[in-house]
Amino acid sequence: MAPPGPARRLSESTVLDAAFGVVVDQGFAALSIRRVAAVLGVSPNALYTYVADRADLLRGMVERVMTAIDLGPLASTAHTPAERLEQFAVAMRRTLLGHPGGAALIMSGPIDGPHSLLLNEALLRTFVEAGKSLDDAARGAYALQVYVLGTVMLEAADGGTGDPEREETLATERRAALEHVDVSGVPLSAQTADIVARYNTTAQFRWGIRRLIDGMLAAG
Amino acid sequence: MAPPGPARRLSESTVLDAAFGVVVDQGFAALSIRRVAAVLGVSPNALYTYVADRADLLRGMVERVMTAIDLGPLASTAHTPAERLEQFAVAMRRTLLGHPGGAALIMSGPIDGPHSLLLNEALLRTFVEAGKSLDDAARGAYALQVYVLGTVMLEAADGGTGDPEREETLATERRAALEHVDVSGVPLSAQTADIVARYNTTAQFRWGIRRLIDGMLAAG
DNA sequence: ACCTGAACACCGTTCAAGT
DNA sequence: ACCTGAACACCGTTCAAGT
Repeated sequence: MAPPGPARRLSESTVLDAAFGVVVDQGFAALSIRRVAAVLGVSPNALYTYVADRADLLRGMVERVMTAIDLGPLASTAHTPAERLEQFAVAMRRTLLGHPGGAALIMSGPIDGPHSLLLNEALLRTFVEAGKSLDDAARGAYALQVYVLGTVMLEAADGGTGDPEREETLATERRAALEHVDVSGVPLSAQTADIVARYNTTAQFRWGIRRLIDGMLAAG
Repeated sequence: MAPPGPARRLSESTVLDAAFGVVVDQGFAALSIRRVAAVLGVSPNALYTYVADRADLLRGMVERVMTAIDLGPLASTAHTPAERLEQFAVAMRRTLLGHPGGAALIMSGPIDGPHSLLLNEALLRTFVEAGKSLDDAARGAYALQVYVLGTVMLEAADGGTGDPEREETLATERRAALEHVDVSGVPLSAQTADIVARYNTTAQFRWGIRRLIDGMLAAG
């Protein structure tokens, strides 16, 4: 049995745990070096042994969020490549919206950690299995991520969390709010309020990602 | 001739001017109520006569950025609806990336100002002219914005400014950086470095938006 | 190596007071 | 109505010092 030793209280992992704890309890806006330190019962500057600075802390958090994305849907052999891409995209959106601070984190800086590379590889494989060239696969993998991340950004700004029940609540709220918008001069917008109210729903996401996927997989 | 009167030094407009001045000179990260006040030669709390709080200042700035987006491409009768949508999307991306703080601003909160409504209406018109139902037009208008804004977010995080020359510089840098990435275990990614290096270019953007548009306009 | 105390140069916002 | 002075409760980061 290894000697107990002086249990190192802190590590990059415990710092990240504490950081996500702050986000869960107080929201992403409240995330600060000082608050994380407080949670750990340590002085603020103590964290600088484990993270270079605030940006480095965020990078670590982004990588954790990316790791939470399940690549399983892309490997499922029971479905067509198009179905797999759609299922994966839906799951990725849900994971990012549901993860504490997920949306804010992906917006906080570049996404180029190790798990992003695995995600990209799995997407490439799926596009290639769909019969696309390697170049088109690479372009397609990026385009799909652009659509998912754009959606997550816009939905998060609207208060979405990926939870279907909350989605319905927000849609109802938005429908009511649209009643008070001045639509003189925008006749078409006036007639589409029911659709607009449901922009930030899984159904709208599926509609768009499916058309993007269809456009990318079309023979050519 | 109206009497000169005591020229009111401040207004919401001058505050916004000063705010964009700060962003131009010192970057979006340096934007603060106190710095804007300093530029105006006034004490920090003086701004609260013209903006409710920091979030309100950002809202005003977002609306200015949206106003900078040219809806002209959507009205051009010389092109097909698909071409008009593509041209508009390219121009919108360029404007947002080129505008001081544009990307950071669209990420800072919901986009629902008056000019967003006009933009939406012009998009709806174009989709309808392409023969789509009003419902599909509404879904399509949102999907297109999702793709543009997602692109802007990712490109801005990578340092893009919409300038084609800078685009090339960044692509070259990224190509070099990819040499040092460990690609063991990701064989497909290893073979697509040339495409990946050019993810944040107008060419890649056109590739993706065209396929999204084609998927949306396809008969069905 | 890891942590603390103290400090520096910042924030957004509020309140009371002046004109 | 519009602006100031002063204050409050925060930030990230650095430096010197202790163990």
